[in-house]
Amino acid sequence: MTSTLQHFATVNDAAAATSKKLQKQAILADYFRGLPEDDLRLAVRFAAGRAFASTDARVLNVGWAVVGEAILAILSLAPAELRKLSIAAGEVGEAIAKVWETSRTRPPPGGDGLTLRNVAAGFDEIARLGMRQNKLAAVHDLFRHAATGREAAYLAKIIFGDLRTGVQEGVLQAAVAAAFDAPLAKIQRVQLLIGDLEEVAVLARRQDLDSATFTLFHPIQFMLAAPQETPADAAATLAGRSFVAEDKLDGIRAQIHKSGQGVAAKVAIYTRTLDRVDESFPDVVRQIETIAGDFLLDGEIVPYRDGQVLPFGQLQKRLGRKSPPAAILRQNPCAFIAFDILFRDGSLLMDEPLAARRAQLDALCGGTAVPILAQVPVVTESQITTAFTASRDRRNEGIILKDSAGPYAPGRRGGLWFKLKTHLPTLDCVVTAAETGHGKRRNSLSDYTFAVWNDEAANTSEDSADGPAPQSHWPLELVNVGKAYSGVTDDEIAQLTALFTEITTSTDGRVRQVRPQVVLEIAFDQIQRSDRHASGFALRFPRIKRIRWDKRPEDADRLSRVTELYESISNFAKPTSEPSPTPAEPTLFDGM
DNA sequence: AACCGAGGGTC
DNA sequence: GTCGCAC
DNA sequence: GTGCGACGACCCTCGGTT
Repeated sequence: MTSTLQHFATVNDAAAATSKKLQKQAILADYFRGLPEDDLRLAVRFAAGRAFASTDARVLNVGWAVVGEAILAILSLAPAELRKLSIAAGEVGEAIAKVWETSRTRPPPGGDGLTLRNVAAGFDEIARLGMRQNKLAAVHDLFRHAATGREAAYLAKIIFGDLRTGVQEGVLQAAVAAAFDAPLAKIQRVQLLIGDLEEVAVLARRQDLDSATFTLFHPIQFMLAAPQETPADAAATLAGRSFVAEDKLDGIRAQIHKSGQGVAAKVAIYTRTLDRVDESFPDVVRQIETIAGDFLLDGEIVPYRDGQVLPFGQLQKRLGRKSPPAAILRQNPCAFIAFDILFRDGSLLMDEPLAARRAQLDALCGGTAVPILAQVPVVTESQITTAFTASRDRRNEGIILKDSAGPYAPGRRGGLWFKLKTHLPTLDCVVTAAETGHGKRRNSLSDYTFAVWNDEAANTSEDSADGPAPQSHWPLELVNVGKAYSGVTDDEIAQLTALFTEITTSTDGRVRQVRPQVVLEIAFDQIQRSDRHASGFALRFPRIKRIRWDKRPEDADRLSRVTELYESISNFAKPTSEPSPTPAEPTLFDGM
């Protein structure tokens, strides 16, 4: 008996219906337990919202345009109608589910709906075909076989990679463990070794989890750091235990696997989402190939020239490039800075304490083309503060604190590693526009565009002297500097939604212009020059610190203050003005 | 040939 | 990356 | 502590339009 998409949909609907994780797990576990191997693979894969296994590099490469067209060819529905339904439902899948059986122009061929295998075969086809028309035909073919609204909904959800069932990796692992009576820790361990949860599920079903062994070129989840607000908080968290501090580099986290020598050398670079990016970084591949042996390193790829780490912006031109032209490679050189080693010449080192891994790293990379990030021991608040300010003075993002006795805990955030970032002062901004959200925010105005007063245009236009800026006078113009949603509670969103609805001056699609009235205190990490907003600046990681009900719009900040913050020492996003006069920082790297 | 928007990845 | 919410 | 969902700016690629 093969498993149907309808059954899959029913189970996932049940999981979505409860907010309790244990219940979600139990529902999925029951389902998984009843499936044969092939369907089990697909069920785990689709429940994770993936069309393909995580170690499968293929992608569907279809989006709203193609899926929408395919759906409109099946339903007697106007495009505008579909759009409206999607906004109301927060998602295409749920939008079409409601009208699927009543609006379709002809019944599904065969009438029995789809099996999981049909779906997988359809995805193979979509990925294989080039050209929009061909992909459209394959998508259409899949949807027209969907007999029920729930089937169609889940097809769309999987294609868009988002089931919205509140089930992600964590819940799935627990469900697999429960389904086949395996300890959760064992499931997690095996997934770490072999990569794909669907294969782990198959091994668990065969009661054969012990057969899994680590092999290179299967990326491992990254160990993450939990945020700390201040050195004092961090010191309290460490509670006298002995940690080491490293500079937090502003690049991209990278895991590098390497085997073989010379022409047989093989290098793979994985990012935090476990995607391969070797093609974008040929210079890093060459750098790694100079090191002998088989190994797995963890570290950061940074823009790098003459021993100096450059601002993150330099790196962005490299990201996503399939084959960077020579000019880009020359203008934006990159390098890998190592800070951990997880595997070396047949030995898995993840369970060794950091200090031992560090010794292995020194032995492998010391004195080579791969720099090793320096560590300093820290216990007290003042030691942490010293490390932090030293990092900031080197124009780095802050520090990472690591338990030197701790193992490498893949995917974990708490307990062993902490991060402390530099931050700039906050800005008080005036909201100029509000936007409706998506998904669970579909009924709120949850996204706010905000501005500061432009006191600079006034000055330059009517003042020729370059002495201190004269007192600016009203009316000043508001210029947008950014957008933010995060930082406000559900209650505050409800309150703001009501208010912005009242003071809307015009509406364009999901965006409403609003009368300048509400002042938000905005926190952020960095300021960049940008032409996205009228101010000429954009904020990195903007978040709403609080709503300043006590402030009037006139009390908000001026553009000149934004410019000042942009120029300030903590704003390391600013391009380096000079080809730095100081040579390589002596304390940033070890072993060179 | 130049431009634009969607999609997908980095932080 | 950020944050709030639910567990 | 942990997992999840809803969001920011930036930059790339790709396909369709002008």
